[in-house]
Amino acid sequence: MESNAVVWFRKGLRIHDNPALDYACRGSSHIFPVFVLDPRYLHPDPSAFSLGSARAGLNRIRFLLDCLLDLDSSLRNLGSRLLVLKGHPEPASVICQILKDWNIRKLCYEFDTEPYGQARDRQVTDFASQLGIEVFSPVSHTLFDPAEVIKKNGGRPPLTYQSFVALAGKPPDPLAKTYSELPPVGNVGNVELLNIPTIEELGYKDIEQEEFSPFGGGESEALRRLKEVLKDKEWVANFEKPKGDPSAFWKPATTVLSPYLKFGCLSSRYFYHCLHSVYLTVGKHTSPPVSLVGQLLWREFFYTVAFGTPNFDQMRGNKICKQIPWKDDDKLLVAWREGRTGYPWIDAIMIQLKKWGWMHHLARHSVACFLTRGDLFIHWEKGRDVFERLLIDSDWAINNGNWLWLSCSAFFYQYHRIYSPISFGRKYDPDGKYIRHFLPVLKDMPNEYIYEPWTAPLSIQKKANCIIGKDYPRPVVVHDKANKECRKKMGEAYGKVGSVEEEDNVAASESTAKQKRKRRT
DNA sequence: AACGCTGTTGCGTAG
DNA sequence: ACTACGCAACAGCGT
Repeated sequence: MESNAVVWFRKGLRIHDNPALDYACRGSSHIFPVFVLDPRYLHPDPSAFSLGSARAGLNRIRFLLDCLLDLDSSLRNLGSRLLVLKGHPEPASVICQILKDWNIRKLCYEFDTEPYGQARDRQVTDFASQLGIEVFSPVSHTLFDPAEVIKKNGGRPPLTYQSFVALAGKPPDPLAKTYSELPPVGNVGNVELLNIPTIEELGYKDIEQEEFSPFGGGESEALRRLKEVLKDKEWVANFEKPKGDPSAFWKPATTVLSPYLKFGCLSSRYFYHCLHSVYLTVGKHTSPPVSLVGQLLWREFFYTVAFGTPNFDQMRGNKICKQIPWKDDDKLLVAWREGRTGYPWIDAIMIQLKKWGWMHHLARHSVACFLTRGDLFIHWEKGRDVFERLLIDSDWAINNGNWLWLSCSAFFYQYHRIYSPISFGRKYDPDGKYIRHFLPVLKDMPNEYIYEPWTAPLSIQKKANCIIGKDYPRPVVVHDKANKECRKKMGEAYGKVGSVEEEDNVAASESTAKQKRKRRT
């Protein structure tokens, strides 16, 4: 008797530790491993501010295509294949169609906590239940089920990392199952199957950019990279996130496993399990929040808060987000986005983002602080949009969580601690190797001036072939002045006195304090 | 209700 | 290279 199952891949682009795949195989005569290409994610959008689609920059599109090629190849090694479908008019309706066309009994896919995924999956589950099709959607993207953690906490997400860790406990083990063969693919009938497209086939032609992300996608690459990381047990055991060097780029100071976790090429449960095995073989190791396991728990923390907080990705209507009157200034925003702020450290990071789709965590902090509370006082949502598009690891919950953090809108509130766009980079890379690589226009600027080229005498600028104001921009703001103004505005937004001499502010802050008290009672 | 403690990753200076 | 301190001072949480 025929029993057909669909494995719907979205994230979770892997064979290992894949409960949806595992369940689909059980008792099924045929399985249909499906991926739906979403044109909005893939096809060129000329109106976007960078090369890419409406949703993603070219680096992430390329990364996704790598993932699909690798997944298809792994499935083929097991006697199956990836069925790539055209996502017209949208992915959910395509899935509904094949459930009927292929006489499906079981639909299996990994649970997705993002609002976009939730809405999409609701459509499909509603349809499937009308047809009496069994839907299996396990939580396997994260270590824990965000809904369960929230329930354990009395219905509200924990708002501090420590309380989250205390609540979370031990994550489940990864599935140990390996396959030698999968059930065969069933008859697809008249449904049109696509090849996994190349970048050129998608319509990206005459690409001028000369440097692309050095990180390739796919489960095989993820597992290779993981193995490489785990080989150096001392490094794993002694890892402390805040101590990493953000200017290291040929040999990054972190694992660069985030893009693989984002697409689910690497199972977070398997990663966690491997880290614990290393910890067992070494005597001493670092601990959360700074350790590698700690990093995985940060991911869980943000997933949980994001899942339990309405309007998590915006300021308005977001209960945990400080309401701050950010400035609207498109000129400054574009200068930041395009790496033209005149601060080489900031601009080099933004160029690395554009070219590589990845930069070190602390580099992200530098530019996020600069855009928001540090210098430009521009809305964190604008910066979030740029990261979301360009990062190969951009992840809805984590990206928004970190922008809330860095802008002192939630989780972190010490707005006097501002990253200097000059000295922060210099303490890691006094010779400016990082800047020279990503901003070659400054490659001959002497070390003395590489972080502040506008202070170089004209003779030096000429000798370095880089005239400030012509070949490289002057600073868009004066940091010493800008960061003082930002602190003042932050103070006002927090309902405190911005400066002592302004009586109005004192009165205003007292009245908001009163209102606060009133609201609480 | 007021207070102390804590918080992944600031800067500049002194020793 | 490393640590300690002043700077000026935040919110959340627990007592």
